[in-house]
Amino acid sequence: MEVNCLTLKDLINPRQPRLDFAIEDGENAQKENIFVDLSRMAPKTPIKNEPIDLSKQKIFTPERNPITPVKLVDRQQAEPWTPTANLKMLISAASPDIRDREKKKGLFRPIENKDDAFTDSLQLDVVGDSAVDEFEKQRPSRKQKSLGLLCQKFLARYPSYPLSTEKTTISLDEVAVSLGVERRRIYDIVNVLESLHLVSRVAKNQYGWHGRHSLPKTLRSLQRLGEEQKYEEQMAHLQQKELELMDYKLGERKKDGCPDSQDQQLLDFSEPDYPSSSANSRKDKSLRIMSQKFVMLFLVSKTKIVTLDVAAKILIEESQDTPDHSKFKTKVRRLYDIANVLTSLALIKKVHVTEERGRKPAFKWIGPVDFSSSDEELVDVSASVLPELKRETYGQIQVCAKQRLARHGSFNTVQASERIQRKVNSEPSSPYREEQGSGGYSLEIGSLAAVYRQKIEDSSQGKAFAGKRVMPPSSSLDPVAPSPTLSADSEYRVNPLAHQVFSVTQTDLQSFSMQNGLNAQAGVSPSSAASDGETPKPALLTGQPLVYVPSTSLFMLYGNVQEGPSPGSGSGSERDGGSLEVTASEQSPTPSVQKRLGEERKPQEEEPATKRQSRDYDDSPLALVMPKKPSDSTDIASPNTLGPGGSAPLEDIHMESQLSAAEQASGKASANCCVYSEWGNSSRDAEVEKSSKENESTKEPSLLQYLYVQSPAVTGSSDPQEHPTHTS
DNA sequence: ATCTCCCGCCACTCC
DNA sequence: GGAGTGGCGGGAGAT
Repeated sequence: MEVNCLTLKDLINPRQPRLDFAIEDGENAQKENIFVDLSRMAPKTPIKNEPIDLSKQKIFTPERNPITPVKLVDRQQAEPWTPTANLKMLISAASPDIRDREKKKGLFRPIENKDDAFTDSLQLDVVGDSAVDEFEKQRPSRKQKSLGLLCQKFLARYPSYPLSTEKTTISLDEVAVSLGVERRRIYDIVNVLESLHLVSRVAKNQYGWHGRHSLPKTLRSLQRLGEEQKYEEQMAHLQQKELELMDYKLGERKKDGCPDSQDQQLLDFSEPDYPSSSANSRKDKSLRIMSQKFVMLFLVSKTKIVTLDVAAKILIEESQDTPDHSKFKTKVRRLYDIANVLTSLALIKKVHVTEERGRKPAFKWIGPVDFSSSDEELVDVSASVLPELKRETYGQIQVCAKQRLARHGSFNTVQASERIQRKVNSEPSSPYREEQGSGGYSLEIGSLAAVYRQKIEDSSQGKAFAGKRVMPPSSSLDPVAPSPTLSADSEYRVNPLAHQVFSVTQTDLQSFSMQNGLNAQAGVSPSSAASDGETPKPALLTGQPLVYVPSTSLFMLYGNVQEGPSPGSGSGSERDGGSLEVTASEQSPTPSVQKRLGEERKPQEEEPATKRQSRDYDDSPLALVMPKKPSDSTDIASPNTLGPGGSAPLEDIHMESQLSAAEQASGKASANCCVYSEWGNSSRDAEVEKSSKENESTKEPSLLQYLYVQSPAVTGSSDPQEHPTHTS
């Protein structure tokens, strides 16, 4: 809701409180979480200790614009007084257990809200129904309590790019109090942040805040590690399996149970290898490691889209865990936790991949891709960052992966490596499109026939992403671009077969970019490249969810997934990856996105309704994905390729270049938007901007790949503005 | 019904 | 033995 408004506003006003927007959008789109405005909190430098203040802030302060009211209420509500609460109480009367629970809750709340909450709540009761309603409204929904929001709040407290001189220490207790949550939750956040080196543990209850300065390095390191581990291959493998299964099913044989076999294979692979060095201490399972691995999957993925199930399977394998279903579930839960934090960091966004079977939750990397540029310390970072991973993963995992791959005819590690190299060499610019896609992926996928379609539905956000990606500059426009980051939901529909292809292709693409950059810098692991190998080009097409439209406007494609292949879309791509459909429904909050999406996006993420709409669009008519044009590809490629060269500067440059390129390519119409936001912090615009830029830069490439064009016919929902906006 | 994921128990570590 | 950490999964809100 607000988002929409915001978006528009944003377009108009570059910076508004993107905080709110961003967050909300994101949340809305993606999850429930609402996000908090970083901005308000952001300013806070180090930490604050005032629990009280915090509580107040939450409630009263401007911190959370959107939330504010709600939160206040929530806490206040403290359930007890709301109708619901009453029911609970009644129930609890009957059940001691429940009663206890309630008590506990009450205790907690106070912490958050403090006593005030109670009093308030009481007052509210007195007030009457209206009060109740308010409470209910405000009642802190789960979203409000979400880890993502919490993380945003957390991040808002610290500068994204703190001065080297200033060192901020974080007191877990203080933070927990100030944010009104249990310390346990803070650990969840800190562990993920630590995995990216945004923070480091200094002492008990003490963490040091580093900010995003080293993020590029860390990502680079992770990328390399991921390549070494051949996560691409693993993902492709899993996808193939899935596809195969699907095929069977389609064919008629359904194997629901089948999965096991597949899974087992994976597991098997992993297990043997993993004697694991390090013990299996808790650390091995740590959220920290999972987080890094999860990030690696994105960095290695061509499409940059990772489904939770695939990620969970890979992680399980590595951990040697047995294929247990329960473990899978647990892993997925953890991944959600990690994803929430990463989302608040604006590194990923939630999307959905729709396979023939159904939709699968997935996340798309929207963070920097070219960080490769900053070569410098790749090694260092990795070392520092992932010592554990390195040890474990490297050795073990790699081995496993290789073995696994080896087992599967489809994967040839060697080839992969070669491929990769090739890609690197050749790919830089045009590659993607080359049809190879079909051929290339065929390698692995080959068998699969398929066509995968991905549909991207971004609810609003998804769109935003696309937009963002596509349109680089615009994003910048949006100051906050907040929403985009968080919000987007998109769906990618993929055919199983396509999937495989995808994986390959996507990876290729990414690998490309990455490799290019990376390779230049550091040796890229062949493995990653390997997967890509030839495919890359096609991959791009296929992989990309969105189609890029040459210049001019975007086309809306209707038709669904199947259509994907539709002629219109890029020829080659279709095959490969099958066409992807992107629904453009992006929830994206960002204006730019909207622009692009224009019609599609109309709905704004904010409201479910809008989302729904978007989805609908997606579902039904979606924009088809068009194969990228060479030009675009080049654009895209360029960024990636460019990567190597400049690191930081690159970003800016990229952005611009991309923008220009994008504009050229897309014409403006499609423009994506861009920018987005930063991660979450609202407070420092500058920082945010930077981050956004980074993101954009990274994103851009990808974006470029996908362009959505909306047909004029489409709605024109609010878009009009959009077009002009960024593109111009 | 499924997807998300909050919540907090409780095991493990460390001091 | 207590405090700090954080794995884990039940179960409930959101879709």
